[in-house]
Amino acid sequence: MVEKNGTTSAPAGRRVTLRDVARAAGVSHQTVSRAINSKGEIDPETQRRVLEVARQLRYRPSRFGRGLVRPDVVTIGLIVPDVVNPFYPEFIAGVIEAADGREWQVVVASTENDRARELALLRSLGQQVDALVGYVSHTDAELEPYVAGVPLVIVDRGLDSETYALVRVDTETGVRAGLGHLVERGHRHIGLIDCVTTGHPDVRRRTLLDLAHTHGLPVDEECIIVGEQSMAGGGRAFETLRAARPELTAVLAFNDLVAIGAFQAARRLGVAVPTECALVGHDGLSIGELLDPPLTTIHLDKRRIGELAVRQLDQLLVGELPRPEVLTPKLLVRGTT
Amino acid sequence: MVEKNGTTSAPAGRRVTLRDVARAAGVSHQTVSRAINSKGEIDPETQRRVLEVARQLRYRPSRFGRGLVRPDVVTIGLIVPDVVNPFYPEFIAGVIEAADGREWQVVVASTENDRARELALLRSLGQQVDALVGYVSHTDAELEPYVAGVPLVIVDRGLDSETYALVRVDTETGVRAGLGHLVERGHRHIGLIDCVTTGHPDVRRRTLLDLAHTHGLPVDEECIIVGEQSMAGGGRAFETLRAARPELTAVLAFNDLVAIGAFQAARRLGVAVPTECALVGHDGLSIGELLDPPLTTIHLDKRRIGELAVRQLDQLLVGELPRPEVLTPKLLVRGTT
DNA sequence: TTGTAAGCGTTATCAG
DNA sequence: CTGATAACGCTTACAA
Repeated sequence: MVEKNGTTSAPAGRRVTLRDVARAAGVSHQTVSRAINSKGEIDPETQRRVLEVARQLRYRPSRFGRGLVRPDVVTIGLIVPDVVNPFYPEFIAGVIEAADGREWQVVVASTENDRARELALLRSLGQQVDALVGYVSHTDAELEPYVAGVPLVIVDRGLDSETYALVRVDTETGVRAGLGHLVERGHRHIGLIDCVTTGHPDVRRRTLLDLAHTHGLPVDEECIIVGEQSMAGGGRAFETLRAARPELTAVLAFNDLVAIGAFQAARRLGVAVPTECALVGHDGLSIGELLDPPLTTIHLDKRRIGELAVRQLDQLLVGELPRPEVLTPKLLVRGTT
Repeated sequence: MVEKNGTTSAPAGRRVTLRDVARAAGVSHQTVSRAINSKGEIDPETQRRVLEVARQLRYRPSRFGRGLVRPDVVTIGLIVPDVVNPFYPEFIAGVIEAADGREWQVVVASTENDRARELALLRSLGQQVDALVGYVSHTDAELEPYVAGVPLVIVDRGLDSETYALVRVDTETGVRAGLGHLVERGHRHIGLIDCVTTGHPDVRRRTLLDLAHTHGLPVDEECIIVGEQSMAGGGRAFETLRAARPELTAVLAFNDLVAIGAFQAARRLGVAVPTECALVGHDGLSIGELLDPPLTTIHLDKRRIGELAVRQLDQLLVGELPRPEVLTPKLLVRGTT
């Protein structure tokens, strides 16, 4: 009963194919296909036997062979700067959920905040998927040679695009709401911890300066400090800012991570939040609720961004360039103002 | 110069193939292949022309066609219960990083803590990838029909396996360290907020009871409460526990999320942490640092779990069932004890 | 019910 | 440098 070693059972290094199974089972490869896919039209006994042989041979259908014949499974590549930064998991979840509803698959890749890696991923992933979605920092011109013809949805890049689909975030409106709220509460000496970003105009800075101008607030360049985009960076920036401008009664942070760093620095410095200094973050991360008092923040629906990005793909995949989707953050007043 | 519509330029619904480009460019499909892949062996001028035609026709190589001929790109499917739960992003990052080092791709999918979905994903994803890695709650027997022959690494399931590769977590040792620490600090009335888990023995409960027995601590069943595995659940459980057993001076929580909920409940109840009641979490989430005082916890290197899972695949993919990898958590004393 | 033939889109081989 | 021709592993007709 045992075949001569290597003849019909174990093909050398090659993977086991339908034909290998067919040979071993003494049927045509077509019959094996029927058995594997339970296509009816097959004798139950034959099917049982074939399946048994397939199992013994550890046969696994090739996704490539299948995909060639019936290319149904859409796969999208998702590129984020960092999987661990609490901003992105929610976004990723939104994408995965929306994709799942369409029975699409999502390949996730991280640039680790490395712009060169971003381009490399765009190219390599682009070859393996039907479309790309990503937080991308480069300009259209820079992207072109790497993205080539791959459908791409760019998320929250501060620039418009003629070539790629976009999900935009109306940061200015959000920031305006946050600052307006501070002004309403009577704050005049307002500071900003900003961060450098690629492919983004200085929305927070511009909005603050503009608002200061409108309301005649005593805000000058020294009230704005540029720090590293992290909790530690936020802490350092807050200390510096506080030393330079002790009269500030409120600070807007680039995002919640930075704000949390600032919050902790304030505690270290003995600065009471919000009484001595109010604090407003940006992004609406749920971890902001862990502070005491919880962080007031300009909240962005990150999950929805992911959904919208996938929705953009619906059109992109049939060859149409959709109009940008725009999301507007909402002020979420918690306890630090 | 413009071709008759539909003849050589825009093929009906079909995707544009190498041959379409070849026809339009007046060369053989093989020449197009060379042009696309910059294989040398081609006249620069011809290449330029072909590439131009390809661009116009919006030609994109098929990953299936390619994969068939040179099946190099390994793709692994990663199944997690929840992308947003702060435990998993770190694990995912570990997997992605390790995979990236091997130039593998990672398809991420979420069961949303739904056991039926877990099985469905195992089957559907399994058909599209070379191997699976996942937090999986079912037994081997339950998995068998869904996983079939797909190489699978099961992470932190409390059961052994003869069939699948494992990354185990030595929870007992971790819990023992956490409880031992409490005992050392003189705590005798120790409570536990436990949670129900599938495919897992009650490690925390058993370890606490065992330790209580050894040290003669006054710990009985009423000191152990089973709550929902979430911050809210942790909060409710703490309140109930506190009401039932006000004499408890320390509580071990199922994990950090639960611990944080308990921490906040304590604050609401006016119970001082750690002076009136010490608190130990589990998992070592970085958000535990945001509490004031920061959360003492039994820390698990989640990123490393991801790396180890991928390492298991190295052997699994060449047909060998590797020995389980075991990871031991380490006590991380911060401020709540 | 089963087998045969053709084709999916690509790359590799080998002549020209 | 270029072009036939033959795989790759699978499924869908269609014939037996």
